[in-house]
Amino acid sequence: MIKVLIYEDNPQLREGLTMLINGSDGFEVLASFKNCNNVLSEVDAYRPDVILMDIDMPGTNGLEGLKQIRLVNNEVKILMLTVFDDNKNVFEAISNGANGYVLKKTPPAKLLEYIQEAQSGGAPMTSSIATQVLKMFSSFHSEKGEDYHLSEREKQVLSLLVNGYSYKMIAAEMFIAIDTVRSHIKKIYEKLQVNSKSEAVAKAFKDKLV
Amino acid sequence: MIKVLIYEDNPQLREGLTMLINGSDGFEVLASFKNCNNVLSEVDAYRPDVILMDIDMPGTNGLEGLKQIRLVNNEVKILMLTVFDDNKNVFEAISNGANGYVLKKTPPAKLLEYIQEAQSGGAPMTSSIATQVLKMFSSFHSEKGEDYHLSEREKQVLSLLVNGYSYKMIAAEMFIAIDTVRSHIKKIYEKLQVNSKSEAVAKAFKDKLV
DNA sequence: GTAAAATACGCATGAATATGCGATATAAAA
DNA sequence: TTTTATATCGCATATTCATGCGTATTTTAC
Repeated sequence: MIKVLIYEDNPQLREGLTMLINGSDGFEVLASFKNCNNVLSEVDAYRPDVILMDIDMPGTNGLEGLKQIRLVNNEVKILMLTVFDDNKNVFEAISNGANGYVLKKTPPAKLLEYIQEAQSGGAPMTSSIATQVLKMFSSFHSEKGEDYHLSEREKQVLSLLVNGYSYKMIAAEMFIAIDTVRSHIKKIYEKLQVNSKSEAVAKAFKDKLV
Repeated sequence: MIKVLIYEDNPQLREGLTMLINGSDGFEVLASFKNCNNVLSEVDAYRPDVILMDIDMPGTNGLEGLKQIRLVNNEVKILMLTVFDDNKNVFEAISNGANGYVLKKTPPAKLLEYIQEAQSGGAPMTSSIATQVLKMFSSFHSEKGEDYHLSEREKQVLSLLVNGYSYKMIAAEMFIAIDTVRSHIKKIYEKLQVNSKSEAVAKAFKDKLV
C-alpha cells in the first residue's frame, strides 16, 4: 500500500486526485492540503511514501515546501505537479531533490504509474520535461574546452600555478631552474593568449584544463 | 508510420526487435546492422525517424555512432539501448545528444511506447536511468560553496581580479585609489586565506564565488 | 632528414604584487 | 556608547612577475 500526501490548492483537482488514488488498489491518500504552510509537521505526522506537490500555491508554495522537507527528510519521494513545463521551475525543483516532475494533464492511469515509479526509486517525468532536462544537461558539458596544445611539461607547470605555486616553488617541485619555469610560463601565456598568472589560472578553470 | 533503424550486434536480439517492431501497427523497421561502421551513409540512405542504438558493439560502437550522426544530423531521434545503467555511458550519451536511454530488458510494450515518445520529441528513459540523471544534475548545483563574508566592495574587486584586471585597472574601474585596491585585496586574502592573486582567483572558481 | 617543437638554462630590467604600519570617516552592531 | 566592520587613502619595501634576448640539447613531426 503506497501512502500518499497531496498538496494542491485547487479544490476540484485535490478532490479528483484523492478519489482517483483512493479508488485504486494499492494506493491510499493519507491527507490533502491546500498549501505547504505546515508541511513539516504534516509530513512528520503522516509519514507518507510519496508526496504529490503542486508548484503554484498561495501561501507556502511547492518549491518552498520541497526545500523545507529535504532539509530534514531525504526518504520521502516527492513528485512535483505543474501546469507548464516551465524551465526555471524544473531546474529549481530537480536541484532541490524532487524525485519526479509531471504535468497536471497527465492521464490518470499514467499518474498512478508515475506514483508507483517514484515509490520504487524511479524518476518519473513527463516526456516534455525529460527533454528539457536532457537539453540543460547536455548544455553543461558540450563545450568541452578548446585544446591549446600545451606540452606535458607546460601542463604540469600550469597545474602548479593553479594550485598557487610561485615560480620558485614550481622550480623546486619540478627540479628545474627558475629561468626554465619562466620560459615555460611564457610559452603557456602565448598559447592561452594571456599575460598574467591569474589570467592563466582563470582560463584554466573556465576551459576545464585542470 | 514510424520508420526505425536498428544497431545491435546480438543477432537474436536484433531479430527479436525487428519482429516486435514490424509486427506492430504504425511501426516499420527499415534495416538493422551489427555495428556503426557505416552509420553515416546508412542513416543518409534510409532516413529513419528513430534509431535504436546499442551501446556496446564490436567495431564502431553506439557512442561513436551517436557522435558521428550528431555531427551532421540533429533531426533523427536516437534511443540508446544498454544492458546496464552505467553512469559514465549515460552521461556520455546524453551529453552527445541522445534522445533517450533505455535498458534492454524493457518489456516490448514499453519499448514501443518509448519509440513513439522519442519520435514525438520526448525523452524516454528507464526510471533507473532517470534517477541517475537527476542525481548528477542536482550534484552540480547543490554545493554552492562556503560564504567567506566578503563585503560588496570586496566582491567587486574579486570579480575584477578574476577577469584579469591589474590593481591599476581595478582602481580606474572603481574610481578609487590604488592603495584602496590594495587594502581591499589584503582583506580578501585574509578572508579567503590565501596570499596571492592567482590563489584568490582559483579559490573564487573552486567555491563558485563568481 | 630537416624543420619545428619541446625542454632546459642565464641575465637584465621594469612593472606588478604582497605586506606592514599607519590614518580617517561612516555605518551598523553589541 | 563603545566596538566592529566597511571603505577610503598614503608610504615604504622586499618579493615576485612579465618580458626580451640570448644559447643549447633532445624529441617530434612532416
